[in-house]
Amino acid sequence: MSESKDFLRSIVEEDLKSGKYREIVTRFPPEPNGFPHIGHAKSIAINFGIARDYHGHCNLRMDDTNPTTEDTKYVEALKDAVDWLGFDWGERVYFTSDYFPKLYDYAVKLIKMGKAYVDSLNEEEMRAHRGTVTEAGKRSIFAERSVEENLDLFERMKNGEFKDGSHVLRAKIDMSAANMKMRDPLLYRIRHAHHFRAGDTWSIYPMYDFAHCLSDYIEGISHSLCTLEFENNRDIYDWVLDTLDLEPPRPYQYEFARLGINYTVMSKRKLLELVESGQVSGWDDPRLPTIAGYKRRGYTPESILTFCDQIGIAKANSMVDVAQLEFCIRDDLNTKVPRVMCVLDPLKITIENYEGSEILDASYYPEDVPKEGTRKLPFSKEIYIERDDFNENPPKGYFRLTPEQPVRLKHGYIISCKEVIKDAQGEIVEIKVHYHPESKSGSDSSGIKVKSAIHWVSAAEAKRVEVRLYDRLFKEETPEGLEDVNPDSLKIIKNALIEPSVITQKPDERFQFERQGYFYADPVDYSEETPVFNKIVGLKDSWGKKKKKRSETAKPQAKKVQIDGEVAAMSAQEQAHFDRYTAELELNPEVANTLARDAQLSTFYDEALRANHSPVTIANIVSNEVARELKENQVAALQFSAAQIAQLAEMIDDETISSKIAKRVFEEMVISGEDPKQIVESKGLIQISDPVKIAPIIDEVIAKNPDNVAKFLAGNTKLLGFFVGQVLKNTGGKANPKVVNELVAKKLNEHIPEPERC
RNA sequence: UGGGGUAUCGCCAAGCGGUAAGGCACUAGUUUUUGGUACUGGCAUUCGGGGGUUCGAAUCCCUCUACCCCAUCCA
Repeated sequence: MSESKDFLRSIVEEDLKSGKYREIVTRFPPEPNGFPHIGHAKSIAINFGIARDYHGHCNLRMDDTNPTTEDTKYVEALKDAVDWLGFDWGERVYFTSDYFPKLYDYAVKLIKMGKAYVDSLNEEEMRAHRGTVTEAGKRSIFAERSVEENLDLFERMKNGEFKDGSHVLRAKIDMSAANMKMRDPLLYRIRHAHHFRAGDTWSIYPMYDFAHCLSDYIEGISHSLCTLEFENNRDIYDWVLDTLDLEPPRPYQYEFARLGINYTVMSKRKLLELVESGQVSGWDDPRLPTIAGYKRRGYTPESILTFCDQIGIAKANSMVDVAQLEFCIRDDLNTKVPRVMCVLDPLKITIENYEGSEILDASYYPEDVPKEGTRKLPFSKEIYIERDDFNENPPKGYFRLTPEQPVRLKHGYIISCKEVIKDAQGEIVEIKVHYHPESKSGSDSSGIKVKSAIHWVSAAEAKRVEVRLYDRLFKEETPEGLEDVNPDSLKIIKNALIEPSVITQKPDERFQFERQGYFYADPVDYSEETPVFNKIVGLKDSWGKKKKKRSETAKPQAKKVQIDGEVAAMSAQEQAHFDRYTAELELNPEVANTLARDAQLSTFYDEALRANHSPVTIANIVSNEVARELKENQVAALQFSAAQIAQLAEMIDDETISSKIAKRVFEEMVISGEDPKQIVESKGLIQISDPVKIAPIIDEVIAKNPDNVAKFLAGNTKLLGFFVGQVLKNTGGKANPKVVNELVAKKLNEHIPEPERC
C-alpha cells in the first residue's frame, strides 16, 4: 500500500471508527459474460485489497441476472483471474441467481407497499413515456393498477404465462425526476430463456438496479464499490434499500474511475471484436489486456498488483501510460530471473586465431542481483553475434564491434575485427576476427579497453528456438477499432539461437535475454522440438532512444486557449439590489454581485444589516460563509440567524476576534445556533494582540525550526507563512495574525548570522 | 438543453486555510563485462480560466470553460 490513503480507504476507516459497521465486507461482482481484463484486476485489487487491509472479507459474486449473455465458461475465467492474482474468496463464491427467490419476495413486498407496478406498455411506448433529459416523462396508465392486480400479474409473469416483453415490473418513483434513472425504473422483465445455473425455473429475471443492491444487502456488504458510470444508479440503490425498510445495517455504494490504458482497448465489445475477427489468436493472446493474455505473455501477478497499487484510486477519468505497467513487470523480473544469451538475428563470427573449444563458467545473475546460480557456456572458433552488434560505418557514440573497435564477448574474450565478408549483394555474411588470449573474463591481463560487452552463442552447441516478439496491439494512443491495429504487433523469429543450458537445464520459465528483454517459455506451444519464448517486455533502451530522437523533429504543442463564456444578465430586481449595494453601501462589485443574484442571500443580508450597520463586514460573511450553508439548505433550516451574523461582524469590526477565529465561531454557529458572543466567551477565543505575549511563542517556534529559518534566510520567503501558521497553532489560533506576521518577519531578520550582519 | 461527476507536471496521483508529497516518463551525472540495474541530482513561484474573501487560498465564495456519465426490457 502506498503511504497516502485513497478516498475509499478514508471512507472505510471513518465508518469503522464511527462504528457504522463492525466488519468491512466488500465484493467483486462481475457479470460472467466475458473474459476479465486488467480493469477487472483493478477492481479485484480494490475490493479484496480493502477487505484484507481492514481485516474484513471480500465475496466473489457472479452477477448473473441476464441469462441470454452469460455462461459458465466465463465464471471459470473470472475465478482463475482472482486466484491467479493471489486472492482467496474461501467459501464465499456467490451467484445473484441463488438469490432469485429472495429477490422475488422483495419485489412482492414492494408491490404490496404500492411502490411497484406491472406495466404493459411496449418498448416503444415506454421510451416515449420516459421523456427526455430536459422534459419530464409521463406515467403509464398501467401504474393505476391495484395492488391485487399487480400481485396477480406479477405471479403470472413468474409462472410463464406471458410472452417476452409483454409486461415488466417497475418501481413507482417519479416520472419527472431530473435523474432519468429514477423515472420508474424496470425491476423485472420476462425472459423465457435458459439460465446457465438456474435452468428453466424462472421466466422473469431481475434487472441490475434491483438485484445488485439487494444482493449486497443479503450478503451483508458494507461498502459496495463500483465504477463511475453507476453514479446515477446510486439513487435507485438507495431508494430500493430504504423503501424496503430493511433491518440495518445496509450497504452504501461508492464509485471510482475505471482503468484506461493507452494503446489498448478495455471494452468487452472491442475485445470480443478483436478475438472474433481473428486479429488475435484468442482470449489469451499475449497482446490482449486480458488477465489470460498477461498470464500467457509472462506477466507476474505481483507486477499487475503493483501496477494497480501505483495508479491509485480516484474519481477523475484517466488514461494511464502503458510505460507504467511495463515498468512494473521489468522491476519485478529484474531481481527474480536468470540472465541468458539468445541471438535473435545471427551474424556468423569466425575467430581465426582460436582452436579447439572450452567451457566457460557464467553466473545466471549479475552482481547486483542477490541470487546464486551458474551455468556452463561452451565457447569455440565459430560463434554467432547479433547482426546489430557490428557496424562497418558506426554512428558517433556506437559502443559495439566495428572494424576499428574491439568488443568483449560477455563472459568470454575480447575480439577485434579482421575482415568483413560480404555476398554478391553486398550483405555482410561473416566477420573474421582475432581474439585476445589474455582478455578472458575474470582474468583479464590484456589491458585492452572496450566500450561494451555483447551477447553471443557458440555455433555448434546453440539451440534453435522460436521467439515471439510482441509489441503494442494498437498504433494509436486512443484506438477506436480494428482499423487502428498495429500491423507489427507480432513478429515471429523462427531461427533464434539460444545458449544450450536454457533448454537442457531449464533453470526457470522466465528469463532475461541479455541486453534484449524479458521472455517467457510459452505455456501452450513450447515443446522439446521447438521451444517457444514470448517477449514479455523489452529492457529500457537508452541507445535506441538516442538514435530515434535524432531522426525525430519536435512537434509543436499549442497551448489551449480558454474561452470566456457570457454571464447571464441580471433581472431588474437583482440589478436594483446590485446598484444599491455598490453605490449606497459601497460594497465591492463582486461581493455585491454574489449577493444581488441570490434572493436568499440578499434577503438575509438586508436583515443582518438592520441589526448592525456594518455593510462591508457583513457582506463578506454572507457572500462567503452563509452562501456555503445556503447551497445545501434553505434559510429556514439554518441554525443561525441574520442577527447573529450581525453580532459576529461587530466582534470582527471591534477586533475582539480575528477573521480566522470568526470562521471557527461561524462553524460552531452552524451546528449549535449559539450566539457568537457566547461561543467566544465559553471557548476563550478573544484574540491576543499584545506583542509581549506573542513574542516568546515566536522565539520558541524559531528555536525549534532552525532548518526552516536557514531556508527562509536563504531567500525562501514562502516560509513566512509556515512560521505564522506555527505560532497561530501554538496559540490555538488566538494570536492576532497581523501582529504575528509583522513580528515574525522582524524576528526572523534578527537571525541573520553575525558574519553577514557585519 | 435537465441531472450527476471530474479538472493539481507529458501520464497517474497526494493535498481538506499555513513550505505544492510520491510513482512513471523525461533529463544530467556516478557505478557497471547488460547502452540493463543501482545510486545522486534536475524536472509545478503554481493547481482549468477570471474575479472575490483572508495577514495568508490548490483548499472558502462567485463566475466562466472543458471533458465524462444518464433517455437498453444490459451490467
